[in-house]
Amino acid sequence: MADIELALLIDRLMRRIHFGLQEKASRFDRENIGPGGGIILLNLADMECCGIQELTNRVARDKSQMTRTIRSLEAKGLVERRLSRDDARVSLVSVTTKGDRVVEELRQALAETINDILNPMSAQEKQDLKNLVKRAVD
Amino acid sequence: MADIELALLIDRLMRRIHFGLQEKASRFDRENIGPGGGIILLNLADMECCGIQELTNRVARDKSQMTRTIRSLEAKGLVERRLSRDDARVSLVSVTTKGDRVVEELRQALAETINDILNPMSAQEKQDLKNLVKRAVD
DNA sequence: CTCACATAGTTGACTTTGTCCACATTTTCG
DNA sequence: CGAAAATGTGGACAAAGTCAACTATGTGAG
Repeated sequence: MADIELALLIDRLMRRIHFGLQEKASRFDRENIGPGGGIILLNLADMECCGIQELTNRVARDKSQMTRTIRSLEAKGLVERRLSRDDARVSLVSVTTKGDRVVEELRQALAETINDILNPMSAQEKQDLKNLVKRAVD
Repeated sequence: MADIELALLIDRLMRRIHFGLQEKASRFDRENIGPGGGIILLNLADMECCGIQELTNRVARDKSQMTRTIRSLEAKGLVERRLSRDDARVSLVSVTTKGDRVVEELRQALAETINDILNPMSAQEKQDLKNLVKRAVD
């Protein structure tokens, strides 16, 4: 029987990151994309360009949610979509240059937040943590 | 500048746990407390008995949210509250015996979920991960 | 003691997310 | 070809988060 505690800890850590970002939101979220839009945009920036389904799997959210979030980001000019040639069902989404600027600000704010929270940890510990979490979601 | 990636990974991991639990929900959530009630109940079980504020800090949620969640759990007979003697402002919340049974089922379901997700990791890695996350939220 | 101030908890109104289900449109593959 | 599966959209509703006001109680300086 495995470890319940880890789940509770992860939840707490996630919420703490969330709160940390909220406090900084007024400083960086000028496009008003909110936490929901932010996480999508950051993931999208990492993936360069991908279909909505692929993105949905990655961030583990509902696909109808994703449709709406993407549309909202598109309306703000932060992402753009074009139809795939290989498969007429998928629309490929990518971050625009305007979106890139927002991504940079998001990264900045998130980095500060993470830094604050992980402050007491050594660089090695942070690295280990990241590697283990990465392995957990591989 | 610290590591953005960790935040995205944690988010993914959290969501994956969430989805894993959702799938099992019909099997264990007979009281219909949902994920929100579940996380509170589990944390409360760990803390034995505590004021709402203390619980709120621990799970890093809004206190108004907490009021409502506690009330809903109380209505289902899973938790009970009594006024503190030391401080007439705080109401101490604790899990009832009926609540304990639900906690056990929750633990079971969560354990399975975590197990599934962390399946490819060794026992040592799991332990390390837990310790590091614990240290991050300490 | 008392008066300003902080803390615990509650409530209301509102926004954002999540969930579920049905649907149109491709694609895949036997 | 035709059944089944996959991509994305839309609607309706439920759950969760946010924010500000408010009551009641504790605290501490003067």
